[in-house]
Amino acid sequence: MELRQLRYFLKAAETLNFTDAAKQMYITQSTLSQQIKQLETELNVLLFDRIGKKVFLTEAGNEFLPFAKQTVGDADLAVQRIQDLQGIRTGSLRIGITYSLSFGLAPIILRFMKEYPNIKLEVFYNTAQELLQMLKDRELDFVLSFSMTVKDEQIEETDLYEVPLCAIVHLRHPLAFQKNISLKELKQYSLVLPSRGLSARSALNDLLQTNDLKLDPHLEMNDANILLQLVESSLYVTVLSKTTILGRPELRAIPIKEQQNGMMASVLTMKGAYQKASAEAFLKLFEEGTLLK
Amino acid sequence: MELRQLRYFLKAAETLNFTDAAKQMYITQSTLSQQIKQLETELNVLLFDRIGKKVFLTEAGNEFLPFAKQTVGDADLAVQRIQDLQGIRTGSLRIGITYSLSFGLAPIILRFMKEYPNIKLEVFYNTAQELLQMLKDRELDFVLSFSMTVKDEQIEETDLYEVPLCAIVHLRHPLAFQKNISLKELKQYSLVLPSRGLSARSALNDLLQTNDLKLDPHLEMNDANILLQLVESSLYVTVLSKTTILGRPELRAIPIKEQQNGMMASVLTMKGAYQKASAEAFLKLFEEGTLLK
DNA sequence: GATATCAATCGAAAAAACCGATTAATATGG
DNA sequence: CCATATTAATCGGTTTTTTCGATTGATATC
Repeated sequence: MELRQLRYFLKAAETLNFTDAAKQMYITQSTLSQQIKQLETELNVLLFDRIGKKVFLTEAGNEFLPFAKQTVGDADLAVQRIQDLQGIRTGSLRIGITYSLSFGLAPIILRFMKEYPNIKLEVFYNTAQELLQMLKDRELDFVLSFSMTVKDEQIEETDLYEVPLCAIVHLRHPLAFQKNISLKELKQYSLVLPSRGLSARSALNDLLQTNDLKLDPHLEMNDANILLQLVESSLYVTVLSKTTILGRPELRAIPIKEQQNGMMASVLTMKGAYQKASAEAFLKLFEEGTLLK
Repeated sequence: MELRQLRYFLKAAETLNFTDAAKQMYITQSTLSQQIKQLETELNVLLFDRIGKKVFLTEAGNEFLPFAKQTVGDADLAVQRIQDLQGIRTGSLRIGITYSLSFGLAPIILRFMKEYPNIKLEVFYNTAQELLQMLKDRELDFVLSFSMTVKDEQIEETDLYEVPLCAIVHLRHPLAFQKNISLKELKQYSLVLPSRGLSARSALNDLLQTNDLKLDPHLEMNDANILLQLVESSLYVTVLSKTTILGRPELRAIPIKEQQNGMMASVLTMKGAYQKASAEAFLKLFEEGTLLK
């Protein structure tokens, strides 16, 4: 068993198509087939079901997958560690960001790219849930999101700053200039809410649960961006973190009474995992950038 | 970079002698030299200092070492997972045990070997400190020791049962038939104590600290076995867990007054790491075996 | 039923790993 | 201080492994 074979396996498991996987690994389909077969022979188990011309992971393949990911991920980290040690500012950095924290990110990304022109930066926008899964699968170096209400053993949280949860309305909405709003009041308005899985919704749900309340949204949407567009062109009310309306002059954010503390913006990392020098550098820029606001 | 090279590197780092390392890996010294060199070329860094005919790890090599261990360890686990899945009772199991828990272990080991004749079992007796390091270096599957007073983030503890800390004396010693003994009383006797690093000593030190006391042993010894032999043939007093005197009819264990709870015998494992089926099986035997007592 | 797409297989070529012998450097011991 | 033993590096040749390109057979798709 060699790392090469594990890499081929991972790509094949991802695409479920040997021809595509081979192309992406810059080898021929023949080679990929043979290497997978060799791996299967060594493990004495089939990793893929070949039903007709389709391939699926077998149960064994599914079990093997996370271990293979872990192994390859660790190997890549080993290389990264050496590069960090040499002060070589190369490699790649994959970060996940939830929508609420994205405003003001562009200038930081630009500064980072300027200072580290040889580091390939990949930014993933997604729900906190999805990003967390990607983090666990070693597909991300860190996630910028919110402190989780349900703590995860494997995840390390580093708090950044608080972001209050607010009702978001158009500036012509009757609520627009109200100082704050209670959850009960909120119930009287037509609501469009972020779906379960978005961090703002998780925080809202917690708040509702402790206050023994329930809201009936007309719409749930797993994209905060579109949600805001909706509110911009209607009299619907949504609930998101205050920072999401930055750069949208037609919207107003009204703090929610019941919440003592806002959501805690946090850096989420895998506990005990090595943090790349480039990751540290990015976070430093991010903290500096946001502290100025 | 391939697993093969990482394995060669690990062995070379362990022996610090390419010739020996090559022998142990069943390749020639020539091959090992070449593979290490290839790895160094790929990483663009020297992993070993070749000073004369001696080799040492460079700083980079030292940094690389734990990552290489982790990677190879994960790869081995991946294979193990597949074997577990197939119910193949093969592979190897490496466990660490502190002396205090060793009594009564022999029959369990024999039963395990009988039921799993194809699993290569390696048992390491050592201090809790050493075993913990081995566990972190992925050299052990689990450690049978005591719950740590200073908790470690990476280590998972599973409690088994309590073992009281006792003063151990020969049956002709004046203390031999006393119901219990205070730490203050203990101060009046000639003491031979386990060294720092042995779990009994750690527990004792904690007890002394909370009671603001200090003991002056005549001797400190990092082997409980020899310590007991000493006490068996003298009027010295030592402090160890009660279970250590099982099978030694000439010794008596007198509980220490100040302690509310004994030391907690525990299984120590790496947090989040996969536990082999064979490891689970061994622990099951161990728990069954000790519960009967 | 023709066509396109897919994975497996085969033989040959290319690459890589490995070996044995040699060299050069340096400890060791008389 | 010199002879000897030990060590890692290097080199040429061999073996093994990986890879490729072409083909085959199976099966979706139109």
